[in-house]
Amino acid sequence: MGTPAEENYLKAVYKLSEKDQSVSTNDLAQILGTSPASVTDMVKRLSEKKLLNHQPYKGVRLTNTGKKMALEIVRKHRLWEVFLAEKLSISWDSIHDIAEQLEHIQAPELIQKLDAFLGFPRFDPHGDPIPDESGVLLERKTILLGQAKPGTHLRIAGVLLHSSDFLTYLDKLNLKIGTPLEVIEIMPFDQSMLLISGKRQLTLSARVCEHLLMTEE
Amino acid sequence: MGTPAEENYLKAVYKLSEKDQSVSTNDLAQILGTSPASVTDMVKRLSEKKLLNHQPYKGVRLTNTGKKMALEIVRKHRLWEVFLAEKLSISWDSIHDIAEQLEHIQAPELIQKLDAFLGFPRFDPHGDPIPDESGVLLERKTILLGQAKPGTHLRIAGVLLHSSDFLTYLDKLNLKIGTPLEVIEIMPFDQSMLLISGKRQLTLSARVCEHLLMTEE
DNA sequence: AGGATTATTTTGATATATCGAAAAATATTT
DNA sequence: AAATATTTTTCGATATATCAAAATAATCCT
Repeated sequence: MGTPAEENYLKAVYKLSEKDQSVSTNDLAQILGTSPASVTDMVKRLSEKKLLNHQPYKGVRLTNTGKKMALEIVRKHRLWEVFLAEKLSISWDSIHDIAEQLEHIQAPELIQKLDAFLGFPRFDPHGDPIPDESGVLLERKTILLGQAKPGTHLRIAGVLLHSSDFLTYLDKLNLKIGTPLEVIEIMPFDQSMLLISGKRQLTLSARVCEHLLMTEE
Repeated sequence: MGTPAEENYLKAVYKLSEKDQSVSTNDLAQILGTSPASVTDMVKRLSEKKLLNHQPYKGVRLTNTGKKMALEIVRKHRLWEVFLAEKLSISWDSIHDIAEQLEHIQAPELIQKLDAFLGFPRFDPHGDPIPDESGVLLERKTILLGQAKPGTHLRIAGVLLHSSDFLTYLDKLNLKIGTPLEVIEIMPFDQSMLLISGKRQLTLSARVCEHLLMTEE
């Protein structure tokens, strides 16, 4: 539908829209790694194409068409991430960058077939939901591990931080989506958690616990 | 390494180099679907990058670096074709266009892992050889079905024509890479061939036989 | 050999995507 | 409310990739 650059802008607006209703030029420039001037230029183009509503000096918002396109790109990105992680065994912290490229491939049949090949996954390897063909996202009740009480049985559902350092750390500890964790004790000293995963005992710092999304068993 | 446009030019030069040593501006324009003026422009760029040797008004030739890059792109294209056909069951005549996009993804780890996932295939679904990581192509002794004599036992190794009509026709007849064929008789009337594949008898027109590459059993 | 034909390059122009610097609008501070 | 700071837009410029039309070189033909 659009160029890779256009698609990246739509995706960025979509991502920032989750926090604020209206998205600022500066914030877009920041997460896209471009200059505010470039953002203004592209925003103008996308507004002319009716994918964004732009009120000069105020901010931008996705139109319905724009949101639909953004969700399609998110869908492609997350499906490719599942493929890279599950089928090709590419490490957790590498898959994002590769999916950034793959998400721009234009071939509806490819995505349909890929979806089927992967068994119609609902969540990507980071635990983020994968929009279906009409752009609908499945909701789940999740809590942060940091907010769980001793005695609760949980499973890792996703991460709130996508930094390479964090993901590599989780890899090393062999913590993945679906890994079961039981909260044993919270250390008063530094709020770190004592946990049991299967037969293995481990502790996680408060900083780690704040970024792990869990589902209750 | 280069932009998708640059990569397409290198691939086109590589493809045309198989027929003639030196490749003409006009021929490049034709298979790339662009104008001769555009070709001259791009050829200049690629010559400055030492990927092509260009003698104005004479033609172009790949340098060693250029050939290496071309082979990498061909490798990626053909590996993706195997994936699309074997894993996603996408039809023979659709895979080429999708692979045209996928071949430009820049991620060495992805290609290594994909190669392993596919079981290190040596030939793509059209029977064309897949260059290895150092750009080496496996050679096979193949003959055209049209040149085979009655009594010979053969297997389909590839096609010499990649047109959608032709590939769809083969699909309909359930003829694939690896399908065994025994030549029974060549009809003097129109050179069409009477064949046996397993238990099934079939005839193929001379035109079809001229485009089927076979290996001897 | 020389005129005609064909192929190729040059020239000037367009569209995308980008940015630095300057100008304009908005927000904040005193 | 005026001065200051921040954000956003406009303006001019650059790089890629493209092409039509004009100019130029090579080749073909008689």
